[in-house]
Amino acid sequence: MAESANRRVRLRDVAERAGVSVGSASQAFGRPELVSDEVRKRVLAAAEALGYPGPDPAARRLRTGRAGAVGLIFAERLGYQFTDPAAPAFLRGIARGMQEAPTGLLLIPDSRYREEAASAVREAAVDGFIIYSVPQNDPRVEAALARRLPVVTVDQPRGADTPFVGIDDRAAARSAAEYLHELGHRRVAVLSFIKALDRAGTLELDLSVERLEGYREGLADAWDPLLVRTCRPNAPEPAREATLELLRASDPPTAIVAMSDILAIGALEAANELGVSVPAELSIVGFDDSPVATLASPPLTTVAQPHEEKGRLAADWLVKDIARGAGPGRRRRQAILTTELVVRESTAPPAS
Amino acid sequence: MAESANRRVRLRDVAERAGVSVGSASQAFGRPELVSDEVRKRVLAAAEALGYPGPDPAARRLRTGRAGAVGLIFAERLGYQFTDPAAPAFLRGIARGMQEAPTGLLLIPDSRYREEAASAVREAAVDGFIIYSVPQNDPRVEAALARRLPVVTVDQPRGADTPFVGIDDRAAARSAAEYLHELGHRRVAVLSFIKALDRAGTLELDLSVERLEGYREGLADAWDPLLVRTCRPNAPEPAREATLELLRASDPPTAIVAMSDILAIGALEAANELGVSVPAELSIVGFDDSPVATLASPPLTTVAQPHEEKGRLAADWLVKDIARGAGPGRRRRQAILTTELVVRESTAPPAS
DNA sequence: CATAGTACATGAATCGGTTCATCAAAGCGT
DNA sequence: ACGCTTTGATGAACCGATTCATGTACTATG
Repeated sequence: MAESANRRVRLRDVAERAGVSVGSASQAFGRPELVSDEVRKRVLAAAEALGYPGPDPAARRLRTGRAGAVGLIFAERLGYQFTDPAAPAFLRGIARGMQEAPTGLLLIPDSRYREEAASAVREAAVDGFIIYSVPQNDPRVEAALARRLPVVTVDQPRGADTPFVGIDDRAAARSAAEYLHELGHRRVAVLSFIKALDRAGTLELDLSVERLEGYREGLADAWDPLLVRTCRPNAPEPAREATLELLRASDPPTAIVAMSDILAIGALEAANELGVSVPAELSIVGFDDSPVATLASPPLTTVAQPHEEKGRLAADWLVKDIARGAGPGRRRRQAILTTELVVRESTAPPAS
Repeated sequence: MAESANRRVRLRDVAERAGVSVGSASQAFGRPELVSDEVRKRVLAAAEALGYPGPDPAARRLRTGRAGAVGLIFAERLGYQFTDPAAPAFLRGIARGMQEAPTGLLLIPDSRYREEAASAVREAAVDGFIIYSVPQNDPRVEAALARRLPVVTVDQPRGADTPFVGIDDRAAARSAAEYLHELGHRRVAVLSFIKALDRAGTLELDLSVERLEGYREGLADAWDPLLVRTCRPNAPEPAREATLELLRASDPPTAIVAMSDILAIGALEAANELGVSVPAELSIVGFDDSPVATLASPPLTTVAQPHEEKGRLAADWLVKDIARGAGPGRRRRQAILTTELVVRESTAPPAS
């Protein structure tokens, strides 16, 4: 097999060797039922002998106009994205949503430089995009839209004129805050992705703004902007530091709401470090209900959201739009999935 | 902008409208420095007016011969893959390894049917493959090799004639077993991915076989094939069930070694359920040192392996091979990364 | 035997760019 | 004015397949 080919083997070479036209050779691979057994056998043999790797995907794509893949545009730099415990569930959902269609998933490369990242979107060989939780002014969004391919947006940005899958972040956050309020907490700190009221104007509809707003509503009279701390990136460490500082203050909070379980874990670490017992002396509520929430000790009270379902639905819609013959999303579809406050053991009424 | 184009806009249309040749139009996009400001401006304006989405990636790829992406072939069906807490670290590593090269990562679609899965590999528009922990007889491996593109294999299959990144699974497993043995444990159960000595012949060099063999060596006189349990898939539940059964037996083990932290977590659940205290009455050792290991209570003693580094190195090698101008891996490179037994709080000497 | 029908092979057109050898025009020094 | 170098535009060749209208040979039918 494979007599050393120092030049690349093309379908034409195979056809020649098999003594048939390239047309027939192509059929032999692509639609075996259209050629005689005889020809097919000869072509396959010739391919084998020449070490032909099979029809070049790039050429096939050009001709057929189908890339056979969808692009995924992530919130953060790829490297960080995979520190988020919610990401796997989302990806799993996408994989399930694409079960039937034999479609690849292209993780679009990112870059420190925003314009470079946008180029990656422009140059991606895909049939459509899933935009996952991307800040609204990210140039990649515009780049994706400009491709005039089907697009589905998840979580963010809400503004984009595409089918949308997400949750009611404000209501979800509110439910967490209300719960603490009902338990009797009046000094509640917030671990946030963003600064309180950070240019609220420009960030309207931003997921973080919505959650913050939800916390404010839920906490009502107990809301105190001075107890809001910004934690970036979304990792335990910044949350740990913020919490240490909060707990060491003269009038420490009796409860903490965090915008992610990861932040909540960081808060938990800080509490352990200072010997503050949870939930007796400090209640903590997370967000996401990622797998770590159950594993933490104590298990975290948190706002559950259907990560996997988000992925599944987004993929499903996208695949269908692609099959239906492209064009950016037609009629405006939108799915707001339900969230639920899951009460575990990290919350209790404040020490009287 | 974008006067309704009911036909797809090609570069030719843009060139025409701008009053330049397609050659110049192409340059205007691809190498702006080769055309005058004047022309570039006209072309860009024409593109804008026509709603031109930019050069078609598929066409560009065909001509340039670069796909701008590498394919990732996963151990398991995509949907399951993302239940493995080690996967994110590995992906993170890949992302870091590809930092410099603006390269996408294509998750190759899988399928219930092995041949269909192999086709996906054949048709993937990529410049190379990373094969991640794939069983040795999987047809996708052969399909990838047949593409004659650069390939790097991680963990498995060891047999493939490509650059390889992995660990010494046998030694790593041995260290875990030896540790338990030294603590004095003599009845040690094993939670395995495969059946003991399952067709050892055909599965030589298999990761699971290696680990099992390592456990056997480390346990020495304490090795008991009857205490080996198969847990599939790699999830807490099967491990929980196996452990329940083990602990309820008349002569329960005093320790358990598991081939993954996930299985160890399942064992932990079972112990909790039966009120068996860990580590006082039962020691548990995991494998991977995934993030859940620290989170578990008690934190797991486990064999740490550098997931992220594996990804980083594999991506780095692959990117370089691609840059160097393809051809499957030349000289045989191999990196065996180091593992380390991390002792935490899930292990102790057996109750006397 | 004529006619229609079937089965299959052919090869040119096409997908949408990129590249490069040529050539024209402009700038420059003397 | 002349030769020489730069700068930039041109258009044809090419990347490697797929597809489809056309043609041929052979079979079935009446």
